[in-house]
Amino acid sequence: MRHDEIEEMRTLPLFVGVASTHVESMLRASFLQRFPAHVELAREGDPADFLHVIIDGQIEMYSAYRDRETTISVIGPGHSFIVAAVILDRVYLKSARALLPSRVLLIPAEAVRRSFGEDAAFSRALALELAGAYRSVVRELKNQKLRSSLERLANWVLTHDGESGGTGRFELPFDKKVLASRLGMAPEVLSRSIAALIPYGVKVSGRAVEISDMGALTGLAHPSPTIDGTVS
Amino acid sequence: MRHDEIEEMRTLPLFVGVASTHVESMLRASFLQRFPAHVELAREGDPADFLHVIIDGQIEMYSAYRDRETTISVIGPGHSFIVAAVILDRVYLKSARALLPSRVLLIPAEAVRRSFGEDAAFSRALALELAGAYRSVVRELKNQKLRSSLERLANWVLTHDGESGGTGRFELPFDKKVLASRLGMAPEVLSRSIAALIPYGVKVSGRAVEISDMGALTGLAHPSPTIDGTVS
DNA sequence: CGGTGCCTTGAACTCACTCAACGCGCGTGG
DNA sequence: CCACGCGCGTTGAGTGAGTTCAAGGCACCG
Repeated sequence: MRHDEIEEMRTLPLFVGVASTHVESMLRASFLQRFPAHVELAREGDPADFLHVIIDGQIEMYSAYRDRETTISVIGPGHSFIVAAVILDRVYLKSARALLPSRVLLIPAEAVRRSFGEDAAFSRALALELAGAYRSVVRELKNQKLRSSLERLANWVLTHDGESGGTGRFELPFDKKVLASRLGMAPEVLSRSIAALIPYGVKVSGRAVEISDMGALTGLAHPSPTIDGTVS
Repeated sequence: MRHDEIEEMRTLPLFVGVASTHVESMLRASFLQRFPAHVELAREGDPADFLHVIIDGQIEMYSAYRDRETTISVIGPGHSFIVAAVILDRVYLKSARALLPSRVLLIPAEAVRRSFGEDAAFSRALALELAGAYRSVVRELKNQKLRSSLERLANWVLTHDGESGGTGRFELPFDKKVLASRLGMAPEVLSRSIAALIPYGVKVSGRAVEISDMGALTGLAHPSPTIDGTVS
């Protein structure tokens, strides 16, 4: 890594309050790597070699079983992944692939565990990160077990609109195929579910989404603070 | 709490390596409470007042949405719950009820957060606890999204047998109704799925389960280390 | 112009849910 | 001691949500 890059990485939320010697030692051992789209960054079942932090781009976390595959989450700049596997020194539970060309900071697991053991601020930061991640997955599990696919879509539209300014207009951040998998349904079902939202004032053409009747959509979606809550 | 009880609590895995002054201050503020069966200990949406540690008994973590309800997990002695909500100072995402008469240690959230901020060993213990919990939920999410209900049951039988000694015989740890909800299916579906396991050498009568053809069952279940792995 | 990939649409099918009835074991009260 | 009610589980039948397979439309890109 170049000097200016190291300086850039220092400001990562993961590192706030952490002794600069520890930040330094982790960053010195790290790589800032570029990945083209469609490339696999990590494979489930492999030992956790690196803590990954997305600098820019977009990464899909997914998992396969038999001949099936599902996406667990899609994450962007600022997010780190496989924290849990790294500090427990276990194998990855998910695979990761780049959906867009991405820059990712790779911090060797060994260095992370050392700092985790020596620096209280860092272990606290990781604990908070993990607590937030834990709650996100719990929400997602409830989303899957308690809602129909139409409800999941309606709520996704609602929260995604909220996250992108609440203007009632936004662009899908990735392909519909990926969205379908993220929401836990076949692509065909997503198509039909999108069509089923028309009576509720949601128009989707290409990647453009437009909500014209927020009340009707909310009535269908029944958003819940303990499932959709935007703040961890 | 009585003196001998405090001594008993000191040895909790959550407290290993933690400065005894901090353990002391948390325990002094805590309650060791008994709950009869069927009683609700926490309700989702409420602010996190206490970190709960099960001393003995059995607690069901569940969640409701609209007119539906699902159980997230069933946990026993030694396990703590709602760690994440406590250290983030947020609301509970799940409700908890006692399935059996239970004793639970209630540590005030405020005291936990103070020790978390001051004691490095404690924050590390919590981070590791959270990392393990995170991985469990990720496994469960994959279990739900990637497997059919028959596969989920087959794998549950397999791992539960493994956890209870791998003898091929064990007792269901709770009602079938709860198991069905835990596995994400209606009670009727569990009944039929149990019947569907007979050709694979699984006999269930009442709460007694007997596996006579481990190979056949394993062939059906296709257990995967990244879903069923018993060590976090 | 003719691919190729993404999405949509249609139709058949499957898995799981719902509703309803029934059996069974158990505890309660007559 | 028996009758009854109740909770739990099973079984059956009908329905519905979601999957799968197949074909077709459409935009983008050579």
